Amino acid sequence: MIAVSKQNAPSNKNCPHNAAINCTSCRLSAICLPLALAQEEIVQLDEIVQRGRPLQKGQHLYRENDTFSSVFAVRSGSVKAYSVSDGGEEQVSGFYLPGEIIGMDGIGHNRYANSAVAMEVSAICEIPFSNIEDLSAKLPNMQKHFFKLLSQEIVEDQRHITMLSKHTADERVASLLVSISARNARRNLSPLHFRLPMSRTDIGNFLGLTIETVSRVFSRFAKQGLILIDKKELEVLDIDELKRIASLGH
Amino acid sequence: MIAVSKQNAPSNKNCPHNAAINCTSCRLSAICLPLALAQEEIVQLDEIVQRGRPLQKGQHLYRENDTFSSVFAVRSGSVKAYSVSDGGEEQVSGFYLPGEIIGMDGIGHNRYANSAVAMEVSAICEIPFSNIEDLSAKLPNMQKHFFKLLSQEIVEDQRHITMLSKHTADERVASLLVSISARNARRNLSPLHFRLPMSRTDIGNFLGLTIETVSRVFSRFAKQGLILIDKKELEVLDIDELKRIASLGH
DNA sequence: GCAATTAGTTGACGTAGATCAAAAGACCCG
DNA sequence: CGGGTCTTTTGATCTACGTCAACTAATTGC
Repeated sequence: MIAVSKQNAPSNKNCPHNAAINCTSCRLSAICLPLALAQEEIVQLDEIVQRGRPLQKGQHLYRENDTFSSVFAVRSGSVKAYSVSDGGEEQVSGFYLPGEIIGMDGIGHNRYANSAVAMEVSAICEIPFSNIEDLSAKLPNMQKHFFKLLSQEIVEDQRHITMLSKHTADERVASLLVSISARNARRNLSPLHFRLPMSRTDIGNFLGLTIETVSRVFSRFAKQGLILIDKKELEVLDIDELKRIASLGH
Repeated sequence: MIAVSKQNAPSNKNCPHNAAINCTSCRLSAICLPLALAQEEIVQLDEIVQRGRPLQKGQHLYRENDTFSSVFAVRSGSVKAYSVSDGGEEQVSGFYLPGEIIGMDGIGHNRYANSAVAMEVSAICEIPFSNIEDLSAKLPNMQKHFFKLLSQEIVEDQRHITMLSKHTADERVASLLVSISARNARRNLSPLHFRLPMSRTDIGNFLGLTIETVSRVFSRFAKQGLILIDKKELEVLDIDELKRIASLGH
């Protein structure tokens, strides 16, 4: 992820929530840092990144309408972003895994448009946005990186719009599984055997489906030999077929 | 909108497609420029903005996968953004009215993620992105403005996700009408009487509905005395009820 | 100015997924 | 370890919207 704080606290390199003490040594930097950033630029970024204590499951990183101040990088664990509409309905807008940046929806109106909550014990890097702005004015690569990050989130959201607008329940679920698989692969974790950090309720909410439909699709995929699923533990048996389903035209 | 070119071509102030020759005098500047930008900063922006000849209906501004180079401000007319998935299915991702910026999805991967096509004769300002980057490094307000623009598009897309995921056909259509009404009001046009620039097909595609459903909802709204609709000409009779429907919890 | 094409409306019917319901595991806590 | 709560699964039924079809009214082109 972007980085961890400068503090020279004793760090246990074997603990996943404390695996690095700066961006340079963070094994996620390839994901969350611009490839283009030079070593000395990363050091400057390190200066502004703050690392807090790990969040427990259910703890919030920020809440909808809180005054915007920072964006956050997930270092370990996983985070869910959601918003609540007038009618009290919850909409899950995204899941964030290690190396991914959350909170950029707050820039536009100086308030977070979503709440962000840890789905499990998670370590988070906080990057005050005012510092990003200052640094971006000095380092063209940094500015470019954040423009790109924001733009990529737009493209991601638009893909999700297409998913909700044009795809069946099977296609949506397959697409989510393929996405998580690919994001795990990027972190050098197994793309075929992993634990889903989110509940069926969250999956359904994210995909615009009911929990019952999600459950039925999982059962069907299992029966077809595409996956093995035991509660949140997932083994992908036929990733190609899942990809095929995910990209179906409807 | 952002601006028009420096060229001192004779401009007919009464022609809607040629209403201004620079950002300073453009009557859309309040919408498309950062309020925070100082007069002299606007002048610098003027320098980089290019104005081409008006696009005819059906002409493309750019196409999906074209190399990204510029973002565009709609000065008059209206533009539709859409992408085509593997299966050849089209997804309309947005409608852009005067004062609005299009093309920012291209920043992330240096290729446009959508195609953009004029829905009617439209005047467009082109702003090369490399110039925006240079200017943003010099003018903090400019950088802030573009970060905000990108972030606002994220929030907008997420609202759309909620719409598709949680709202009925009536709620979606009401929501679109309220949105267009509000955007017209911002341009000092009538919020209650306007022409829909897009076809029923585009509306349905954007809202994740079939053309038949859109047509039926319009008919129902008309029968309920909420709107008067004749082809693309729309009169809103009960905006409050439309807003109520649009914000329903489902 | 009149076929030909395209856009929109309306109706009858079908279906994917929602809703309702019940039961079986997990998981928590005293 | 045993009762309560929460999550997940599975089945039966319902419904909003899609699909198919027929018609009308614009718009285009010759």
